[in-house]
Amino acid sequence: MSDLLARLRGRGWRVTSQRRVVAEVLDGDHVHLTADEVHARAAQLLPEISRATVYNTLAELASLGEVLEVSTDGRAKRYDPNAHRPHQHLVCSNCGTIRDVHPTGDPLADLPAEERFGFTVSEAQITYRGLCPSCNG
Amino acid sequence: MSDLLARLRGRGWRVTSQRRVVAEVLDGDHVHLTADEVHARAAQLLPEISRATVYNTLAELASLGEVLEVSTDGRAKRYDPNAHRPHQHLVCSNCGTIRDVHPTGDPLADLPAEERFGFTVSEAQITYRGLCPSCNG
DNA sequence: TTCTTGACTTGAACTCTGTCTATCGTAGGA
DNA sequence: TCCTACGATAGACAGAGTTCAAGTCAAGAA
Repeated sequence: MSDLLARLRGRGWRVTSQRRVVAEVLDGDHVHLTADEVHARAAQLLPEISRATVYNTLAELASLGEVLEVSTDGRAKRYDPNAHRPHQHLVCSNCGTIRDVHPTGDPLADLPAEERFGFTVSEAQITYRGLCPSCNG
Repeated sequence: MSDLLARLRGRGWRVTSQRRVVAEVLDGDHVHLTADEVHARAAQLLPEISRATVYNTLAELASLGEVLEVSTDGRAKRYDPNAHRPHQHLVCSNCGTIRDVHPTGDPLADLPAEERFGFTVSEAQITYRGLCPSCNG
């Protein structure tokens, strides 16, 4: 995410300390934080940052395609900074741990025309579920 | 769902008018109602039915495998009565319409061992996204 | 450098979705 | 018909997210 702020500035974004901190918190592989977790970590760097700003910033980053919104359970959305390399998710049914995975093949090709109901299909999200090594003991 | 109540009675369920109404509302193909929508429709048939009862009944039906919980967006869960035939979902990115679809191939086979991180993977859920005919105009 | 302005942030109230609990009602067996 | 344990109810509560009015400040202009 290091050049993220430069990209955002290029898109006309005003670069504020709040946005810098949110971008900083969302960095790394296999990072899938909820908005509240992002807020908690951001508040360690910038104590007065508000929840509304975190929500706004995350929604803006998502609509710009800089982070992915992932909702693997019915609970809080999670935010995935690994948006520039296509991937799917593997979730532990017990503890909720999430890993980024890269299946082979093209899932879009597996949906025959007669199963498309006239839709223009552009994307396929796959969630694999199972037990992680710790929960499988 | 016509024989659903018979199956539930066989499992020791007490058959009440509330449960009958919830089962009646959840009938048909491509039905994906939220709990509140189920409650609204049930209340037309049985005005005094409470929200808690609808939530309880839906959760019980889901844990018995009689309906599927589907969460395609971060919003309310939807309940899919088509639980006895494996299928995936196709969602309109604009209006949220959901269709049941049946892709070819086996997505589980597309996840190589080195991408499984030691998980015991048991299931793959696919959400196809695109624009439905009405929204594609 | 200082000014200006509209984009950004804040915090509190609010909505939406779902859960819990104490109390009341009733399906179905004796 | 009567009993009673299971189910239904209303309303309070909780978690996640949104809205809004008012205040603040990044960055271009002078």
